[in-house]
Amino acid sequence: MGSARLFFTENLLEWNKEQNNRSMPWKNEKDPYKIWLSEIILQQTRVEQGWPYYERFIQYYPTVQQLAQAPEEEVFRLWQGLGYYARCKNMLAAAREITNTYNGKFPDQYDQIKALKGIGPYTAAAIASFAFNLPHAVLDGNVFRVLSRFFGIDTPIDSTAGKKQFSELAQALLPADKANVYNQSIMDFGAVVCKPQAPNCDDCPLQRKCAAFNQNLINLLPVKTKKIQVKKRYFNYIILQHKNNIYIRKRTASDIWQNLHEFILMETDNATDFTALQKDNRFRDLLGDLPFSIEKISALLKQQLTHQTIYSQFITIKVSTAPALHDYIAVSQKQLNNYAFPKTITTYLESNNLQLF
DNA sequence: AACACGGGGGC
DNA sequence: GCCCCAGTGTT
Repeated sequence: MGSARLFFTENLLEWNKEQNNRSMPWKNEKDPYKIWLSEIILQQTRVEQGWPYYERFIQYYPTVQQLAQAPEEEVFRLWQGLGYYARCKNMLAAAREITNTYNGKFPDQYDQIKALKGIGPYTAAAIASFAFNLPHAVLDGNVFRVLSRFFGIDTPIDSTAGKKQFSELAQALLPADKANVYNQSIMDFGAVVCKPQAPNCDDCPLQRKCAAFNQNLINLLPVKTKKIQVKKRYFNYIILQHKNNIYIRKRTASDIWQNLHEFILMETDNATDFTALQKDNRFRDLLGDLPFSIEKISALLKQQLTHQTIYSQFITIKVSTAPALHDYIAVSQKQLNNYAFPKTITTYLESNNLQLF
């Protein structure tokens, strides 16, 4: 076992030195703020998807103080479309914590870093090692996969036992004085060579001692047990217009798209049409006896997410008398650009920009 | 321990 | 369709 471990780390570092051509804006970055920003953006997010967001954030907020001073809605606008919006909320809270508690100087101890909002064990280890070369091994999807395959470990990576086992192994393998380059190496290796599907085993420098390769288990490792349930939801959006204004509100429930904005929502258990919707109490409560005109009814649009399939329909309605809506605010079309919306809504807005009014 | 949280790309 | 992505917070 000891020799396998030595073989693993030595050949991994050798691969990094000789064959790793992966280039990214935050690689070899030493500013903990920029490293942190990249790590938050990249949580459960592909590098290509997060890349332009990283560039934009750095451009808008070159320092943590500047991010901390930014208005929340502006930060959400920059995050719009990236998903997992709690990351954005937590990021801003952490920036303000760093500015207030640490005087704007990013903390340089693992425990302090991990205590910040939105920073868990992975991100804390990444920042600690990349910025400060502290000996904390990263454990992300790449590391789970590489270790599981090379060492032939079939403990489910989404179990408590698996997390503990892989975490201890990752830490034991880490060359304490090379945490920075080693952590970078193992993640790049997982992304470039030991990929989830169709890994490049032919060109793999670890192949000779790889348990999964030698036992033909490449496609069976790592093991995951949990399967996700995808539920269907039906969002009927009323785009209510009065003069030059549209009514929107911020989503506050602990549900998808928390802190993003939306039009007047009437969610139903099944697909419905406007005739049926008009009989809904929520619609009656909305306008009372006010006269209205139907301007446009969209097709049923589908958005596939990890945990749910969302079917949405947009119904544009005009009224000449302002309705009294407590939860919603009236904004002009121009002002819509000041608010962050989920992808379903921005896609609809972009494709109907000229027809909205 | 289980679940929720977005959006997109590869196959 | 299903899996995965530089995971974390809540229940």
